[in-house]
Amino acid sequence: MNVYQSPPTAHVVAMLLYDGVAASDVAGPLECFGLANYLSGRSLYQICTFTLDGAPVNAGGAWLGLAPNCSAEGLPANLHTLLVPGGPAVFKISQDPAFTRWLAARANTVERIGSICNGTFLLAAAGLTKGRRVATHWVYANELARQHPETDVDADALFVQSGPLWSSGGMSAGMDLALAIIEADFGRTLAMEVARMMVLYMRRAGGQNQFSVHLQSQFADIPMVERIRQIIMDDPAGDHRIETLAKNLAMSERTMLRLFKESTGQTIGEFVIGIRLRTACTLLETSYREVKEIAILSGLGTEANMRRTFMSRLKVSPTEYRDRFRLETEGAGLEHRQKLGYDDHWLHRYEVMDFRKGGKPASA
DNA sequence: TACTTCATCCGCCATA
DNA sequence: CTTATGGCGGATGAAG
Repeated sequence: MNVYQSPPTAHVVAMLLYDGVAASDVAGPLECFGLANYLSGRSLYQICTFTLDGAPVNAGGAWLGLAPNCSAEGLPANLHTLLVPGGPAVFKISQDPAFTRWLAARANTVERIGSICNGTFLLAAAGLTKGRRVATHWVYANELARQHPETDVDADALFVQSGPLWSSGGMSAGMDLALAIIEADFGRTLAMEVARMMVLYMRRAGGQNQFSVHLQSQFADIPMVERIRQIIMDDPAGDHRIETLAKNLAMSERTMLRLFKESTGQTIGEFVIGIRLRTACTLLETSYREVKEIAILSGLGTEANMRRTFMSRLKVSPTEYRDRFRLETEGAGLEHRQKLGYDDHWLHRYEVMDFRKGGKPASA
């Protein structure tokens, strides 16, 4: 099969697939490269996916099959960038000597190697991260540092470049990594165009609204509406009354309101509450802080107000929300998961997503 | 729960 | 004349 029909100037980018890979780690970054081609109208990147033996695999919990373009032997000699995604199966695969040996050898023959999320564990297992600074999903940062003391783990970074080695944080940070690579290869303008397309897409999907610092700075000088969004997302608990917002942006309230509504279909007030609500949800899920404290931190102000907002928007009280989350993640399913050999954190993540999507409606 | 107070936001219209 | 701006006032609904 001939996957590589672009001009010889194009960078060949290959994404490794394996059974139990995280689908978004694979698709997100590749979409970025694909958009770079599309938006530039040129074949800047030749994109391909491969498995070691060329056979199809299942992603994540086996609800999505992935068919690679080729096997490891089928990869072109001029492979430029090798990408290694994460997934629930990472910890199993990193024990496989055949795999790590292959990875260590192949890494020597490429210009650039990148990892997404806990895919960094695979690079580490192949001995590629020794003496280098790397990023990984924040959940795994400590574990990575423990297993590989000679690797410098940055728990906060969205992505880190250390020579030819690029690594990125959790899932969506893989797209930030791809954007950074595009920027390094073909300039900031193109990377920004790709980012804008991706942002639109992510917003529509209603996914998490966490934008990287990287992106924020790039958008800062584009449209007024983006700036308003970022001011609010930077500090959900800040003073974002119309009056102060308008004053800070040096424009009239009326125009600011109208502009925002016209281009987003949402009023500024709605947007502020939406961000605060999401902030509160995240804090409930990821911390043991008291509801009262979370109310303050999220910008919802008081416990009563937070409760009111939760009831009207989510049909669940803050404590109920937290209880359900804990139940789903610490409940009886644990033994079952361990039997399957999956890492807890991964199922934890999947269940968070299931919960948000499915969320049985509350009874009053 | 009922009540007061206040921010939001949109239609309307004058203005640039 | 068209278009974008922005001030005003009141309906609405949220906060306390």
